[in-house]
Amino acid sequence: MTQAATRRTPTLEDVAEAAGVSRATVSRVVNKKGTVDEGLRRRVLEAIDATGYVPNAAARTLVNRRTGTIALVMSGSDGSAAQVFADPFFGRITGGVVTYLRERAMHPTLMLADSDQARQDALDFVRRGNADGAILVSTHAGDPLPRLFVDAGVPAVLFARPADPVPISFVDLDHEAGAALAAAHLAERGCRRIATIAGPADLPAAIGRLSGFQRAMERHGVPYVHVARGNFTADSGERAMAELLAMDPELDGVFAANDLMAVGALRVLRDHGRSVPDDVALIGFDDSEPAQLTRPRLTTVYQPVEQMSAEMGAMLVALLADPDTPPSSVIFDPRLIVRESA
Amino acid sequence: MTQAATRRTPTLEDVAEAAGVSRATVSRVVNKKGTVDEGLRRRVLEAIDATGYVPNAAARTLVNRRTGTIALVMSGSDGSAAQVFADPFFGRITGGVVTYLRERAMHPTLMLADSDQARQDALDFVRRGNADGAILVSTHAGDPLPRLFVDAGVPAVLFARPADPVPISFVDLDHEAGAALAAAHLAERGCRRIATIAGPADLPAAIGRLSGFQRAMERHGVPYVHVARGNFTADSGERAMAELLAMDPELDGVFAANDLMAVGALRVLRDHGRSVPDDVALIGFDDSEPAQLTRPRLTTVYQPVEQMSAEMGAMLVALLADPDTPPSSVIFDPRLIVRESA
DNA sequence: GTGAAAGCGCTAACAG
DNA sequence: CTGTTAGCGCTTTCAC
Repeated sequence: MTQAATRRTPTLEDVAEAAGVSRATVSRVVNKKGTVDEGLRRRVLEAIDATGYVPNAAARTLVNRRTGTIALVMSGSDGSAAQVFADPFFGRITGGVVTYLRERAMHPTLMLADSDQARQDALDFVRRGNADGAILVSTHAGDPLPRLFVDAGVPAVLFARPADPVPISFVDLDHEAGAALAAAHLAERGCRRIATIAGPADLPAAIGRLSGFQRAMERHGVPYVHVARGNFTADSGERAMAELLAMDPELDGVFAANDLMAVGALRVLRDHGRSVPDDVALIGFDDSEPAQLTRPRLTTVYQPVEQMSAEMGAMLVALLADPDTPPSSVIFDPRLIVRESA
Repeated sequence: MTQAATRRTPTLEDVAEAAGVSRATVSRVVNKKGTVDEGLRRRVLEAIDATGYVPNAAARTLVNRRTGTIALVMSGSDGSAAQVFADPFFGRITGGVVTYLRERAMHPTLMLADSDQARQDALDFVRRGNADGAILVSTHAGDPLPRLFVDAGVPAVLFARPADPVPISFVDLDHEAGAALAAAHLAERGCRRIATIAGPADLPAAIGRLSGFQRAMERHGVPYVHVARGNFTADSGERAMAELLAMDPELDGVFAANDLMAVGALRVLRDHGRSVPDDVALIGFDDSEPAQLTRPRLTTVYQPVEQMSAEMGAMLVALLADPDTPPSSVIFDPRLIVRESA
């Protein structure tokens, strides 16, 4: 407990001296490696306590080639920092990643890749050994990020299947299945005049949700559904819903490709005097925070983001342990959360 | 461009050899420090390119005592990881911090301090030199985190004034002023039967908003306002609003201490047949995402979280540059965002 | 079981 | 302007 002179932060050397042993021995007890006589061990522990010793991470990393840090790279379309972090998705992924990593004494460093420069910075960050590997969250199409990391031979895993094929491990949701869940629920309610608010046409997730919905509706005897596009924001959901209402004022069922757009749709539905779910049944996707904030609460397709994030962590850890691990993918099953809107 | 043998990642030494100069010279051109003959500089640059050299962060840190990383510690009440990250606040702070740091080639490592163990881990992370300092986001009362860091002599700054006095720099909002803005707006609209949904009684921010609101209403000739407590969640806002309505069914103005509670209040107001803002005017606090998702959109008190985060970054950078910088605080001014709910 | 010694890759005086 | 020389603090064979 006695503090050593406050001069300089104590090193292994100091502890060794205080305990009357060699640096190697101190290292062994600190890292619980090898075998050390119990008596000595005790003496060393006391010396550590007395000196207030704390291992130096940089020195350790220099020899171990491990930092215990991984880069969590959020890939935003060029420019928008605020946008990325405002997305409720971001929080869920982050939470999942942190929760998984912390149990392994690892930590994520947050990086935003929203420009060529930023992408390069993120890559260099890992290459310089600031992090052992990277978790890439790429939600927009044609993102050069995955390719960049793979080509550089940097250990990385991905959230969401890449738009262009890249040999990298990733997790994703079975978007078709999720959309099919929504379709089945709508059909079951007896909805026959169906519309959907789709996401960006170049985003694999949006594509899957749209095609999955159309196909499933077909199976349920509804060969045609009205389609309007949004960009996953509430405002775009409003616009799309207005379009849809114009196309067919008698609509009785709507599937939005994410919750935020569903929230927007809900607003214009109400403004147009439609009661939800009585006149029009509405289903969202994601089960994000906003879904529970609306009135009626949103029936929506749950995406196990936290689990998916943990799986990414596991994939990366495996890749770090054996760099030759071949790429793999894990596709998660969605679940329909029935609340009030459908 | 030619890749060196893929054996081992190239070091300064390799570059020096390839360029026919000493390590020191290479170091100088890499770090743009000192002066190097233009001819040599060019040769070195070519060698770097040829070898594919990337500086090793650990080695650098070992001598520089700087990592370029700061710990962004989110302090949650014990247990709830998901909760913390789901809060829209988290995203805004993170965005602000990332934006500020990245321009200085710095990066935040995310840590969750929701238990004694986790707090200790966060502290050790910085003490081991994994990070140069810490930004502490402490939103709950009696949080031991600030004290812990200060006592350990670790450079740290804080979001929100600590409940118990601790010598540490922090940013905060002028909560009283924000509440006064809301009060003035309500008074101006002619509201006379006023209520407020307050936050946790032990949280400085909540205390300030409540007392500020009460005092301001008094000045506007309304000596008494009904008070119900929530815990900053939408559900608690619902409960509180129900209580308030029971206390005084003729209410015509409500101030909620945050947007989430306002969202909850909005729901029960609607359920009880009150039209907002015509029957009851409602004002929230924070101007978070949900405020814009409701219908009517929430009139709310804007908190410049991104700026506040940047200021924390600046405070920490200053502290890192000169550890003797005395603690300081910067209190930001709120702004009333008038939308539709009041 | 324990110590001595050789680095890990880089920076920073200090000479030249 | 450039090279030489010490380390930064730790881990890890390899002897003893």
